[in-house]
Amino acid sequence: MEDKDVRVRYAPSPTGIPHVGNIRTALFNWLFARHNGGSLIVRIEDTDQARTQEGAIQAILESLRWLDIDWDEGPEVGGDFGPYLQSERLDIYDRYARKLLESGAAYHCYCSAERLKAARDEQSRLKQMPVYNGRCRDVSEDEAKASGDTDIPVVRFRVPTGRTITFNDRIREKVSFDSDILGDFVLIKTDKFPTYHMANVVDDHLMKISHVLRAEEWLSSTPRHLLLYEALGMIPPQYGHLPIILGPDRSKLSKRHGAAALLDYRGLGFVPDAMVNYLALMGWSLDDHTELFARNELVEHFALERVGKTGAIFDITKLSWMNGVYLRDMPAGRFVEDALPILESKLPPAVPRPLDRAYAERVLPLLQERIKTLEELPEIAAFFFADEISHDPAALIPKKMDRDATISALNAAATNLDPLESWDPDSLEALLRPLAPDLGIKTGQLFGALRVAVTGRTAAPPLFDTMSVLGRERCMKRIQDAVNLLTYPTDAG
RNA sequence: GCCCCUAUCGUCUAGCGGCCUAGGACACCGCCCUUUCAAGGCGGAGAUCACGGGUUCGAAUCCCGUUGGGGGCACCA
Repeated sequence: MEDKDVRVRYAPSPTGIPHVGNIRTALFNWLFARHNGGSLIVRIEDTDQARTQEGAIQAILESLRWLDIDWDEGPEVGGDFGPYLQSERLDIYDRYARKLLESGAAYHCYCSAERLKAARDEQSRLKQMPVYNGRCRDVSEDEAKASGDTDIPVVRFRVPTGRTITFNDRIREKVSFDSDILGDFVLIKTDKFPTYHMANVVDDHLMKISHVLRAEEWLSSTPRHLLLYEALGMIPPQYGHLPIILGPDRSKLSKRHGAAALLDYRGLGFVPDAMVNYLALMGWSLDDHTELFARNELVEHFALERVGKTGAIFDITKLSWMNGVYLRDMPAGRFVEDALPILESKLPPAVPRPLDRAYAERVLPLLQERIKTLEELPEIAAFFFADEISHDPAALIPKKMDRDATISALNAAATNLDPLESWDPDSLEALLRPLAPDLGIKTGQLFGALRVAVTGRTAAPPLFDTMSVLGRERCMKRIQDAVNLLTYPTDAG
């Protein structure tokens, strides 16, 4: 299917930090826009004065920026169809509400919130559909006002009865609803702000939106929107309802599932390209085997036809794997840029700052292919930067060796190492590899003891590279410390 | 309660009537490589295609029903 003159929008409400699912919707809109050479509009739906949160808009834009999702119209960039904050468009909605009032497609309702709440409770008690019971629907304005219990009316849409609304969803194909279950919904609230339904329809029309790609939770309000377009004499956009992202328990992903805000993942050491790649695969796929996509490949291949219908559980394990792939494929220079700030802030306070950049540039390549997230870095890099490391005597002694044998092996290594002229990996290996058979032990045993002596860990990057980067002084001191520890064990140890 | 959507390995998914004794990936388990850890290579286990009826020479693929899951039913979006 050809899609021409594509104008899509990402229309979040600034009620908090955007979640993964929310940004996935933004990503799909972006991919669709870029694939078709269209535009992405960002529109802030701040029509709920009570729930609007300070800083939320910044968090939204920051999330988009982190993933490098750029928008053609909206906050900060402007555009020909602004303003892009709904709270600045109140007069526009008012104008359309009047139109509907005049044509009889809408009416004033003088029922108070309390009364409606009571009615709803009663309805659900009787196991009925909790919709507006239409008290003000079929009486004159004066009668409604007279029998009402509030002076400030809301504007309600008069939903036609006995209609079947059918539409062709781009993802779900044919969907239909019976208008009788809809209930007359509110268009303009008592505070003069529009509801989502009203603002959404008016703005999508005015902003010439061609496709509405939104989460599945909106599917059942689509008939309302279609009816509104009809009453306004406007042509509706095409709709596509995206599958929802779920938590491990299969309910909509939310805070109680742990990291749910997109930006949480930045803090957890994920890189944006991996995040974009993974998110694209939440509900979309190209074929039966490709899953690593560069951004431009995503744009090139993205198609609504290949978006799935079922909710997808967000699997951080697979995301981690993918992040590891991106980290390993990253040019060393980029990796250093990404890694340095984390090291700078998360290494123990005892490590002097700022870090020695040249030294870090030698350390980081040894670590790059050993982590899945940047957050793992400080922990495995610590021994490179710390002056003092602690040894676990038990770990120091290799399998099938005893304490004395370990001490002599370490001493022998130190003695041989001492006169070594150049402290590079090849020289170190040339010297140490033959030493094991001389001592009557296996290379694995010698190297193992040295590794723990020099790094304090049983798992570390390749020994000779590690020793070379650490430098002669640190290595010799740590070997000596290990020998001392084994020779004079402390009671506490 | 009502409405809508949906249903393939634990998870993400391929499959759009015969290429399927169901393919890939993550995770898991072995083996190889190897000084450890990673990475990589090879192999394994893992889905009676939710269930029951149809349609058809033939169904994971089409239709109906059941069940499960999700979403919605506000002066929230």
